[in-house]
Amino acid sequence: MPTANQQLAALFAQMADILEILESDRFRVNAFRKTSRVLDDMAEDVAGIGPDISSLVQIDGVGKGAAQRIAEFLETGKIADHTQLMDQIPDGLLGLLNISGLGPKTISLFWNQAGVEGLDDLKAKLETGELTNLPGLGKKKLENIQKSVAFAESAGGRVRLGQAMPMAFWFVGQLEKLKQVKQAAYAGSLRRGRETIGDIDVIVSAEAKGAAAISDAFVALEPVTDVLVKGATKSSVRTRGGMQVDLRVVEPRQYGAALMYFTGSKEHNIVLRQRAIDRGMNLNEYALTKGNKIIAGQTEQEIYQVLDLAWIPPELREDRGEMILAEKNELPKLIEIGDIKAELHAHTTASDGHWSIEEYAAAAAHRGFHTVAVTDHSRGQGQANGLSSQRLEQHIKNVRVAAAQMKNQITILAGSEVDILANGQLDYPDSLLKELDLVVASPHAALTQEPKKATDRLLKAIDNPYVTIMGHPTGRIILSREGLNPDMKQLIAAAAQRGIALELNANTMRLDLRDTHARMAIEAGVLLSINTDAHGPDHLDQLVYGVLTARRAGATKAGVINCLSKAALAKWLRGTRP
DNA sequence: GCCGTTTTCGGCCCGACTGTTTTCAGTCG
Repeated sequence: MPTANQQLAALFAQMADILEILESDRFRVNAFRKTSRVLDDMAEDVAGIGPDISSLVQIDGVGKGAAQRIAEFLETGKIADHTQLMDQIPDGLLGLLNISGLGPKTISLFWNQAGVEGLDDLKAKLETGELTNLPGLGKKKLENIQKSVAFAESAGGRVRLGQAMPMAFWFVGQLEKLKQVKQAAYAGSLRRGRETIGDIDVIVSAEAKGAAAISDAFVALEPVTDVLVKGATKSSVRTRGGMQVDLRVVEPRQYGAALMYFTGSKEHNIVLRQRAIDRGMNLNEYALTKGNKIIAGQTEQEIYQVLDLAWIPPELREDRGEMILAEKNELPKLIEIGDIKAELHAHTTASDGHWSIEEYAAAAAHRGFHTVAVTDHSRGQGQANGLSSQRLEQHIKNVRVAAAQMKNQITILAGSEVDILANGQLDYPDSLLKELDLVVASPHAALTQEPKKATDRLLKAIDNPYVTIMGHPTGRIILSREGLNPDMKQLIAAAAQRGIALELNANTMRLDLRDTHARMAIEAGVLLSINTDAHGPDHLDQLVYGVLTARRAGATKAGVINCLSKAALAKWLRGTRP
């Protein structure tokens, strides 16, 4: 069940789409889009604010009109304007907006002049040639639309951060090998560490005369299956995996401006641009200029500096207040991957992992970690070979033996990832939990519970005196399973009260807590625990995704228990238990 | 429709590429 914020965001986005197809004022359309984005980004539940207009208009991007529509939704579950707009166009038209190269103008034209009411109509009429002879649409354009339709049917939009990043590294590496290329980096939502990525943006710098050769080499790379656009400075390709990769070639003196521009976010850029205008300057993807004079452009740092801002880490560039902090030079010193010194959630062959206690501990020690916790599944996870109470007792003994053997290399803690059952009870009795050094309590089943029930369930688990960390609280799987929608505000307050940590599960499938929830937790003073939930050696590498997400939330080293020293972590763990 | 240190009107980011044009509209990012 989507939250009120998500439902409202979808309604406002849909109203914007319809208004655009109906050729309404584009600024009005943008206003609806902004409201949609703000609602989607907002950590606070708008239902909690209630249908009070004067409170709702306090939200940035929500004016009187949007406030009334939100209030209407909160009271009736519907927005009359939305229903009325939906009645004005065939349902199938909205889906056509997802087809690359097809925008509102063309869709409107197809609908009004050729009777296209959806994807099936479009496909049929493209086949029969009924769409030729429409104004402004030649053979080539129709062919491209036909190709895009075929692609849209075979591929699904975004991919996970962890899928896009290795590919981006590969492309950057290939481009760096070209002799014309001076610098290369990926930008876009990937650089900002978003949990899903639409396409990969790569920026390279080179002297102008070398640009053509770079574009040629780029579109000829092995994974490229389609060339969508190829120009002197801008090219776009599709790869075998269906991923789109965009390349921009700029001159070295423009590199910082380009990197900044294409890192985004769009909203962050708009604020920056306005800030430049306020200072009598102009900012675009090539430079910060004053009149005809170039003021800055080679590095991001110098551009921010001229705009009286500290350099803002990409993960914070979402127009969520970072500009104010940068102005006052109060940006947090964000956590870095090297700050992490402990892994507190991992599985071994005792349950569903692929490595022994010793292999796990050795890999962690090799990374420079001082502590690991062995946390195999509890008995309820039958499919994951969860441990019965008897097996857990034996497992604890095995962990103690390994810990003694390896005590000069690393500290090994005996823990468990204990199921939070549907009713909020834990999967082992307290008498057994007491024997462990730490308990990660996580929901695994009944992940479609109503929000209220889910909240009560997780609150009950937090109440258990032996719980140290709440693991992946929503149980979502990115792009695949929505998971629970508990009242995060209540959970965070309870975690703060109890003094336990909330996990930010670093697995690229999970990233749970998500960035906005992690931000709420930090603001409430709750400590985070960034863990990979490793089941085998390569999984520890997923730490980077958890750290990126934590950085998006504004996390510092001080707010993450995995960054504590060995002694401090041991002390903190003891402090959470009776 | 939203917003305000030029605040209740007037502006809202802007450049590259494509395909269709003979100077530009549409789309994308």
